[in-house]
Amino acid sequence: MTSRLPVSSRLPDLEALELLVAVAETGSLGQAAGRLGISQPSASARMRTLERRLGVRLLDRSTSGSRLTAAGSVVTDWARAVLVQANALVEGVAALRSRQEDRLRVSASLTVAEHLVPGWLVALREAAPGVHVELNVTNSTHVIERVRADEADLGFIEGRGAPRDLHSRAVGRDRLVVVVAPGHPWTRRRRPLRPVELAATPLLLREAGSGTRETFEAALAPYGGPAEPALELGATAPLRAAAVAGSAPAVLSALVVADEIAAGRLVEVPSELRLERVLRAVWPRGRELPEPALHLLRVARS
Amino acid sequence: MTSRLPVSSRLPDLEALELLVAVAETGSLGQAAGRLGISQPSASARMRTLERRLGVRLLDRSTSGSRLTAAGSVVTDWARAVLVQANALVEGVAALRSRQEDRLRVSASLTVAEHLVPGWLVALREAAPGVHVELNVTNSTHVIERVRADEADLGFIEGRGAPRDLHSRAVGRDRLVVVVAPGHPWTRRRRPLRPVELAATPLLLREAGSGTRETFEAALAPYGGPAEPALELGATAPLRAAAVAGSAPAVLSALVVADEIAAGRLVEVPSELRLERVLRAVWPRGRELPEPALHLLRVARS
DNA sequence: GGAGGTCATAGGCGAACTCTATGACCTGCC
DNA sequence: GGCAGGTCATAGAGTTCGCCTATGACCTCC
Repeated sequence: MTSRLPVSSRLPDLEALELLVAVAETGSLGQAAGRLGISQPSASARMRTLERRLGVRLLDRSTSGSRLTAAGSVVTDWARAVLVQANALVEGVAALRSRQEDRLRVSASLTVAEHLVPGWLVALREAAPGVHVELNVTNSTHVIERVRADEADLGFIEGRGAPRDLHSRAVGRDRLVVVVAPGHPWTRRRRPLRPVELAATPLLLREAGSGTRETFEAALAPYGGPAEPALELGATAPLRAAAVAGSAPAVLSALVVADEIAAGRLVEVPSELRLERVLRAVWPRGRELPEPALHLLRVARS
Repeated sequence: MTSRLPVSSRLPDLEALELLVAVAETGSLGQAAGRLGISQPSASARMRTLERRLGVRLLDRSTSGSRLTAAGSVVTDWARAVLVQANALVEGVAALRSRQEDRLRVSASLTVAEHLVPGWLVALREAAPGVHVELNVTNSTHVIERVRADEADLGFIEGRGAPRDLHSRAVGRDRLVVVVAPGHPWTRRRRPLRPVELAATPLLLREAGSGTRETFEAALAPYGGPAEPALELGATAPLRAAAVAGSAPAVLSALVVADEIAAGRLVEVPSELRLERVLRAVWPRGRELPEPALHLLRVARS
């Protein structure tokens, strides 16, 4: 979806971008090379191929150092944005893989794991490099079970009041939106969807037990609950894909469909139903939260 | 800064991530390979090395296709986030390089160009693939000059009312924040900075003529204007670097320092001064905005 | 004028990737 | 039951690409 047409041929490689940022910050190809652990000629060649591939001069090389051109400066900032995401991915993967001692076991709902956890991990690495996070991803119901069963030190859930037997604290909020493919009749509506309309329409929904689903059901309960779903899936990506393909209207987190909406592949349908939900951290009562967990919680709340 | 410790060794390559997304969407290695224009064995090998490099199994391969594992599903969404940024970079670079016929000449201030324009370009490519954007990046003052001189069809500026002789429309807002390095005395303050304190302190500032600088000066004018800057630079990146290094407090766009604040490399100091500013599109009066420009404006406002 | 910094070039080596060709396996249809 | 069409994996060959070391040219500052 993200890559309808392969950008392949002109896709820069991440290490080149990392090098560019290093050059920008050190002011010298040689020093940047040192920082990445490669030789100066390699760095020189790499920057040259990057420039050739992008078709833009990025550096003013002089015998007393290298400075960014105006274009280079802008590109460097874009490169930073790419690297932020790439680092988040790497941290996230490390957490998925981790089977460490000295570990912090985190269980997070899908939405939280996909959109917030990676950023937290990057920040946590800066703030407390010693902490190794072991990340488990499921739905909100299961997150709570794991925290209760002491299979996780800290959980992150969506869309429900925290259970009484657990501590909890809000760490953010999210909004559910109704989206349809561009051609759908709902895109031509003049007035917001009424809840009864929504309740009567077969929709694309996440599976029962997911935070997204529960929030939605709770909101529609006064209007006769949602109709039988048109399709029910355990992950957001295929759901989103089905919505883009025009199968039916979908109800998804705003976080999840932000890109698609921006790109015009999905259209948000205004609705009278207020579908905000709070994202919360949860942990066991009666016992102090371990030190690493406190760190993560602090990061998540900021 | 973004890459204090080189992630190099385990940094995946973007084409592998693109392949992962393609596999997720097609459900088959072979089809995914076709989409990227490589052979099926190459795709197979690439996915294998990606899995090996990340240390996580991403695919359940079967003789009837390949499905994502639970971990793979999450990683794929993270990969999408990386690719969104990478695409934005590629589009932005294309715009910087462009010397096309059938072009739309855009001039944007640094903050807007760095943080908003790339996303708009990606969306624009989906909505109106025929439009070729030629991007010029300067400060707000110069943007206005270029629009007046008909060197740009559309301009984007920050932090000032639009000049009378141009049309304008708000496309977003930004906030200026005061940031210091973690050790700075201001991090231990109990009460927000008063404007007179800020006005009396030498700061790290953008150059005169930049939107950031003008907003700040206007806000401090009633209090005797800002003191002589500690350092004055024409780009945000080195300014940010200087702030991280602890040279002096800096005043920068919240967009620009969001990552550093999240990672604990900079600390925001609460201030009584309200430093919001509006980001606006501007274009010449008396003449219809050309069709491609309307497209971009529509994208930018959504 | 030397010392220490910058970057570029040349040559050789090695690894990594690609492709084509093939085989094994499953599913579904006839 | 067996064939057709899809899946993925393996093998081997060729080539490209990128790396490193060694060197040279140049600038700046002392």
